[in-house]
Amino acid sequence: MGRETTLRDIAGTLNLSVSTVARALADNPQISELTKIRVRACAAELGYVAHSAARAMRRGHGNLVGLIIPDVQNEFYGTLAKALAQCCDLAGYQLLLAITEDDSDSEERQVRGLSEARVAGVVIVPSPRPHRETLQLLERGPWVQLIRRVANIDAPWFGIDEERALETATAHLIELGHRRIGYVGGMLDLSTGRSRLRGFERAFARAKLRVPKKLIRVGPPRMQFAASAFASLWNGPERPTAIVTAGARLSAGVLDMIGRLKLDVPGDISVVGYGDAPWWNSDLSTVSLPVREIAMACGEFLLRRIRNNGHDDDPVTVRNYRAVHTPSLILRASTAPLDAGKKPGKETA
Amino acid sequence: MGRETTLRDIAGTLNLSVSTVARALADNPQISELTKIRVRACAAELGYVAHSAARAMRRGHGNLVGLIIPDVQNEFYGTLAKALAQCCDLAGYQLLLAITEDDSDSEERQVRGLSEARVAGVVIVPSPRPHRETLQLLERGPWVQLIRRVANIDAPWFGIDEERALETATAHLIELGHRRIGYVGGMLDLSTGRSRLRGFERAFARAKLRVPKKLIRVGPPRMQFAASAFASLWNGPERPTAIVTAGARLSAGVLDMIGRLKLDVPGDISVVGYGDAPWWNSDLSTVSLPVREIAMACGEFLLRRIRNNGHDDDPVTVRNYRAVHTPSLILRASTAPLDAGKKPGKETA
DNA sequence: TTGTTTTACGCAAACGTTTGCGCCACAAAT
DNA sequence: ATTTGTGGCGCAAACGTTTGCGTAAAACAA
Repeated sequence: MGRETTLRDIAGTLNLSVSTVARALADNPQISELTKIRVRACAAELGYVAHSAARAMRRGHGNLVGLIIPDVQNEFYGTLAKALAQCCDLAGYQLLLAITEDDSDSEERQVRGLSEARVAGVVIVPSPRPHRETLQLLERGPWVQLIRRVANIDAPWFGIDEERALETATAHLIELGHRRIGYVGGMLDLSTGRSRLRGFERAFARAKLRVPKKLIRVGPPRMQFAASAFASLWNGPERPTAIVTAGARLSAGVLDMIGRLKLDVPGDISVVGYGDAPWWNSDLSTVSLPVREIAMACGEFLLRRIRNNGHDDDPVTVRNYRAVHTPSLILRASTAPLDAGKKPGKETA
Repeated sequence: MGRETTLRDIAGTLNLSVSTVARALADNPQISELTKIRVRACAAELGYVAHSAARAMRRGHGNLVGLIIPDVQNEFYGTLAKALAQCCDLAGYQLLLAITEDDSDSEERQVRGLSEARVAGVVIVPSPRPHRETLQLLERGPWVQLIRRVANIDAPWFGIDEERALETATAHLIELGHRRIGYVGGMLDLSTGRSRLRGFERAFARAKLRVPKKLIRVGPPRMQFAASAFASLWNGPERPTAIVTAGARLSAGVLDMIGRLKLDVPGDISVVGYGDAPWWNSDLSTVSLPVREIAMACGEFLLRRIRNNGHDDDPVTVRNYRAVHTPSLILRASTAPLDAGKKPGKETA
């Protein structure tokens, strides 16, 4: 394998100068049509491929965009990644992917890496507690927070009104007459975890009811936790008549345990889920999240800022930008009024 | 925002030459310890961040690795992406992600983009029929095929013995006495789709049985297709007693339809799935795929080739490298012998 | 003292582009 | 026959690093 073809090689072959070749390929009007054709032909002939790093250095900015997420294996973040990749592709940018595993140290390494790559901008789903240095590095260019957001930081944020979402879900159950409503949700060190639980609690407050604190279970967003959490609720002293799950995987875990316990939904228990998943075509009533839409909006916002290159319309407005998407409750067949829940034939515990 | 800090700025501040600063930061032994300390301090002070594009240009190679997959939203590819991202991270490389949607034109654009970014290597899950130019571009650097592979192309491949996997699954059902076994699988324009169906057929051939061609359904890898395919099988003239699904989402679709039809597994029908999914903790017997392991092996292989920089141990061996992982059948509770399948009364133990 | 090695640093070229400026030739206007 | 205009192209600098080579001063051996 010989060296790579450069502009010089083309110039040499055609007895032209490097600058003329560059301009020809850029379709610069001050180059004659004939020359452009010859240059293009020669470039194709020699298999010329532009060197974007060199171009980026000369121009002072590249075409890379960084995406930092906790875990692309998770279908939720996978959806975000895909949407952003398409955004970037449309705008001629490329996506540099970084995984943090929700570890602040890893996060910092990743952010540093992206800074060194001179990304034009960054979309990040921040870890629970990012380092101060991490934020400083992010400030080197335009960046946008997605889904989660860092406390006390002024930077644009695209997210979901999680509090409202869970309030809606819970209120629906309350309206159906349920009072002993269980909650299975994510840990509270994440802003999302806190918001969701607040929504759950607010629904009770609005209805002037006391929050069934004994029926609240928070833990890692994994099926296994949800399954055992539900089992402990079901076998506990105050058996719930309905349950709210605050995450797709948690919903799956709860439903799995419900299946293992041979319970009937909604006969024995009503369930409202949170989020969507392509793998449950089933009858779960759920709060549907416009994940893709949020990601697209986020990507377009960032790309617009990149193109504006610093001189935004109004810096203050931009820094405080908040795009809050409100999810909608989709009712299927997993909830029923409390009274109708009494199983007609069989026994109740 | 002022200009970015460069080596020159540090050199200027400390009255040193640019080269000395560069060497100091690279921990070059020919620089005194005192100077190194001063340089490092000054770099931190000024917020210096290395410019990897410039470095890459000078050194002739960067630290980017390209990953091209059909759809990162799919949890299967998400798993691949995560494993490779971690591989790269460990080796000091960064991952450039490209999504093709299985479209050859998009694929070519992506590959061209990666070439322009001068990626050190590429991992690709090829589209069904890549363009010739796409392959030429890939040849500019080391590349590895993952999962799928392009026909008649000599390039390393990391994949799964899909044929054997489905043969094992099918053979298991045959041993249990099943004969009318349905097959729900992916389309045949993908090499994986063809292999899986061959495995299904080979199991019958080995058992000297005729293949139940009427019970074969192939289509897009989506839940909805699988659900309707199963329904058509169940309501067809030759109702199957067992079924093999050739994909995670297809398994989900079949199970969903089984649930809607209120069928009992394995009482009414035995099911063997293909692949794993974090969202089925259930009792599905399945052929388990070491997805993460394959991806890691693939990544490490590529990175080793990158480090060898062309002069591999043996070029021919490398070009023909095939890493075939054989998945294992995991038996749970979704299969039963044909006779025992006859429902013994109501069976509500 | 002189000669030799070692230590620590500076000079400058090179990587592949892009782009402001200048130059030459040829055509049109005076 | 001069000026003016203009279309088409080349020169060279710059982007931020890395690295081979050169060279002073300091340390050592004679």
